[in-house]
Amino acid sequence: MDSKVTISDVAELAGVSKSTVSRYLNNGYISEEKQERVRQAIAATGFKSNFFAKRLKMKSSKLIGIVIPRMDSVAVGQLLSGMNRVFDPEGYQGIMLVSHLSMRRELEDMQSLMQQGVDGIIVDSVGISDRHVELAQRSSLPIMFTGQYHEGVSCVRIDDYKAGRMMGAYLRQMGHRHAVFAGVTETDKAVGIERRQGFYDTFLAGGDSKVDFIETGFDFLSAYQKADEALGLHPTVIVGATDNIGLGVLRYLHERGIKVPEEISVTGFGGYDVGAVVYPALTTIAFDYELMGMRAAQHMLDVLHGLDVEEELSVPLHFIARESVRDFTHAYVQEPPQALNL
Amino acid sequence: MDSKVTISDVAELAGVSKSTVSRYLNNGYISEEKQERVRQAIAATGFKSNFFAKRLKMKSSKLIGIVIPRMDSVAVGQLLSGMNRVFDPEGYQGIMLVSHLSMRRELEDMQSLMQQGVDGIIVDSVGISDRHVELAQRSSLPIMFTGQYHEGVSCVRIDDYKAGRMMGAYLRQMGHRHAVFAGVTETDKAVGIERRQGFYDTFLAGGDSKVDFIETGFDFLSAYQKADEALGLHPTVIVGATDNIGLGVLRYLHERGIKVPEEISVTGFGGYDVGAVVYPALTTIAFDYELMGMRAAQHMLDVLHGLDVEEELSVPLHFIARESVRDFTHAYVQEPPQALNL
DNA sequence: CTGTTAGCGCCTTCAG
DNA sequence: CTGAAGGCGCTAACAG
Repeated sequence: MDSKVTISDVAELAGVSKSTVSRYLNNGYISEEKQERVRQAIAATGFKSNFFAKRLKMKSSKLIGIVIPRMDSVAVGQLLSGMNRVFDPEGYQGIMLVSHLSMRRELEDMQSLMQQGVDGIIVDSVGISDRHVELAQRSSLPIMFTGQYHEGVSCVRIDDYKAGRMMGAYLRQMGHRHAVFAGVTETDKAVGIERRQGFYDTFLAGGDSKVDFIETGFDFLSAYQKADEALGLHPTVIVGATDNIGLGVLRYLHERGIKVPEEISVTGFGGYDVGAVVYPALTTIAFDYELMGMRAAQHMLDVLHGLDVEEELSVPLHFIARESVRDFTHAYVQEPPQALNL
Repeated sequence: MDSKVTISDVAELAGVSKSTVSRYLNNGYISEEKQERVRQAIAATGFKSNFFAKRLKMKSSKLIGIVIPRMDSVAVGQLLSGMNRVFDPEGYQGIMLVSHLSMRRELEDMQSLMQQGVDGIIVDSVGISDRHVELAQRSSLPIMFTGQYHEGVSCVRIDDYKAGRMMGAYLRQMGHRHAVFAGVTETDKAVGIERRQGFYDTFLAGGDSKVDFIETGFDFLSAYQKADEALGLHPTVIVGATDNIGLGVLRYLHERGIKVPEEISVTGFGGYDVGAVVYPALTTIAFDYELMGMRAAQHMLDVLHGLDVEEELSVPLHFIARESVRDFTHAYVQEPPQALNL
């Protein structure tokens, strides 16, 4: 089963011309009879059409370049899963490059993909810079971004600012007035800036409250290590910028024997399933990354098919109130653990 | 910056022949002077060599096909991350297809990849069937498998049987004599059969112990739902076939107010980080999926470079004793929670 | 409906 | 060291 069988071999064996075989492979327009002869010849030779030769002629490669910041993230996994869900039935395939959270690599990856003859590129960006915009606008092929937002380019966004606002409003409403926001650096615009700003804007709105900030990484180990520092500020609630951060904090509090939410409350962002299995289950705002992936992919397909589409899409947010936040507006009663709430 | 600039445009602008430009792009053999002219022409035109045209001529595509069972799994993420870590610096790229845990799709994906002109294929298989072996052996390009093991094909395996044995031995040694093994169906040979068999073989070795089996899915929701049934069997320990299963059980026990490990013990397999942040932290056996990915990728590269390599590789197991198992061999003392143990 | 004729963009002998 | 010529495998007009 060498891959040396070409369309000519098949043609010869079937006693027809190359074009006829080609027609058989693509559109119809062949007599039943020859169709059968070609079918047999193909079966006999084990012919496989050469992908590269085909793509050289045709405009479309059915390949979508995807650049992601890292591989080992639940969010990225879900995102890719969503994309795959819509690309796959349409016969499109993703070819992916990892930027390792580096903006420079991200740009390089985009360029590399452009040379690679993909039909379009989706970038799950860590931050859309002017270079990104320039590249996207100058490029002849469709490029879109997920996760982050920037004027002038197509993106499917999560409204991180709004998510921050939701959490701020909820916590205020529960009677909290002093929070520690445990977040990541500002290089991640969506998480580091918008999510945080949204939180500040509503939580601080009354003029009677206060937020302290502590910087951590994205993993829960680093959050775990910073938890003590956060605790030293004596807030009523520690707001993790991601679920992992909330989880790391929760673990630390457990080790210190500090009861959540009785003594202190904790929240996260993301809606990871694991937030539901820890105790207390983590109150969070869920992002539907899978849906985001589907939207991005569908949008890409629409553009490729020449449909008119809007530039900016956004996916809904789901607030998930679980057990990790204390309600100060009522006398506190120890509630029994609720059932699993994914 | 249209992608219409070809090698001829560059040649014309530089006042040389196409071949000279081609030489510039590949091996050397050009005078300093022309080299410079070509360089400038390329910069001026923004020329990008056409991937498909190039691959049509050359034998290697620098593309490795990767088929995975699903996208949204931590293990798969780590595996891919490991592969990427070795492929990337060598200029290789992965193009991946998802089988959605279906063996039929897995086979289809492999064939599809073969037509696609990839240099090699790595399959993170759900189970290596005779069809797999046949395909692999008949194929002209290197194919290797991860996660599962089968004679006659290259694989990087995790010794699931041994992992099962380790857990069985540990639990026996801790004085447990009645376990419930909460596992998945036998369609996943590694997890569903080998891991379980290994456990049975050592745990049951003394003739004085007993194991009951309960079937669950891979997600912790389904484990959570089956936990009650497991509990009804009154074991001293529930052994989850994966960490997710252990986690789901842990959550259920928490809701019922049943203390772990005081009243019952729980374990998992996999070594997911989240197992360390729940309380009690989950005792487990860690598989280094990232290393497995690296090994597989390196092996693939070696084969591609014509090096002699062994057919079968395996990655080490790490036993992680944490807090979720009770030691019956000593009088039980409530231990304070330990520090985070990843 | 089908064979013939041209390339797609690049690499690679082969003479110079 | 360099240009000309041929072809990788396939598709797409073009005449029949």
